[in-house]
Amino acid sequence: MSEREYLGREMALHILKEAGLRRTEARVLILELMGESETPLEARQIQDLAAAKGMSEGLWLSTVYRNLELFAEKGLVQEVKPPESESIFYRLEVHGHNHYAICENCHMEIPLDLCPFEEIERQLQAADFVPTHHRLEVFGLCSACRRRLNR
Amino acid sequence: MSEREYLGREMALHILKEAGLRRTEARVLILELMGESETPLEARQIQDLAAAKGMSEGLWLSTVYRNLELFAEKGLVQEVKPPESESIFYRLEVHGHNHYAICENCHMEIPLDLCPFEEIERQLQAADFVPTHHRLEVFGLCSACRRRLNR
DNA sequence: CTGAATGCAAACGGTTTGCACGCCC
DNA sequence: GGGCGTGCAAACCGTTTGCATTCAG
Repeated sequence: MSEREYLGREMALHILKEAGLRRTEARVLILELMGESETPLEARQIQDLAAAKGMSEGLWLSTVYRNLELFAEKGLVQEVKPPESESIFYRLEVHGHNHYAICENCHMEIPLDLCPFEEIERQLQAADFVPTHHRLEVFGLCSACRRRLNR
Repeated sequence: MSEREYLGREMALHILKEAGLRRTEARVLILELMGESETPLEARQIQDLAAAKGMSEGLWLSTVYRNLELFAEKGLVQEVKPPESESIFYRLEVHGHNHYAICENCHMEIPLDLCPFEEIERQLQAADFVPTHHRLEVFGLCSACRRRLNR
């Protein structure tokens, strides 16, 4: 169980202000929902959660996608593309930590301490390769899901 | 420039036999084309290459997808999902090396020597997490593309 | 007030699926 | 000969785009 920092409305507003983005209802809500989630979320899940949470009129998928894209550009959010799913999941980028083990069933994440990136950077310098993103992802089953699925 | 082992027709036939798969024209061709490629390929590229190479009637996309999926199941091929592209790329799994820097422009790959996985496995054991896949991918621009694109 | 964000619908594009014919073993 | 693989077309589904309206600053 990792400590998860819930991110309330005022924090969401703050983040948006920091990023120089307009503070609309949709954006605040998306950030709040992501902040409350234990796992990365797909656009569709965000829409469902929004409906459940009381955004009376709901949240349009196109709005969710447009904002996730925007957030990703600003570095507020990261994409995850699990091998077994077509769709793209998004996680809040809270502390610049890109290294996780991700449960294929429930998508829970275990952060990994190790960052081998300095070493790799040295190797790439030799090849004159300029890195923009990197990711280290381990997929598998967490202990709860293994029990649940009997494997 | 890494040594790339071309994989000829007879080798492709051998691989299929090993995997217990029927040796059809389509499968042999797909493996050959992947073996000749410097980069991971999308289904569409495989189709185009097949047409260019003389598969007179061409190769249907559905056939390519069905076989890539099959190859992936058998562990002959791995998926790559680059952050900037919708589509799935596939690389031949030749020597069990999952760690690359991948050029976002030309998709050339630089294999990375470092495999931090033993260390990670230790961390995950403590969390009772059973890994099935892992990947370490660095995206960026190779030196040729940087020159070509003037960046 | 003005441009940016959203609601909504329609398009898009990569991938999947269903079915009949043809080929591998 | 029997069943798996392929050609082909049509569906699928996550995501993107266009446009009119609404809202934040």
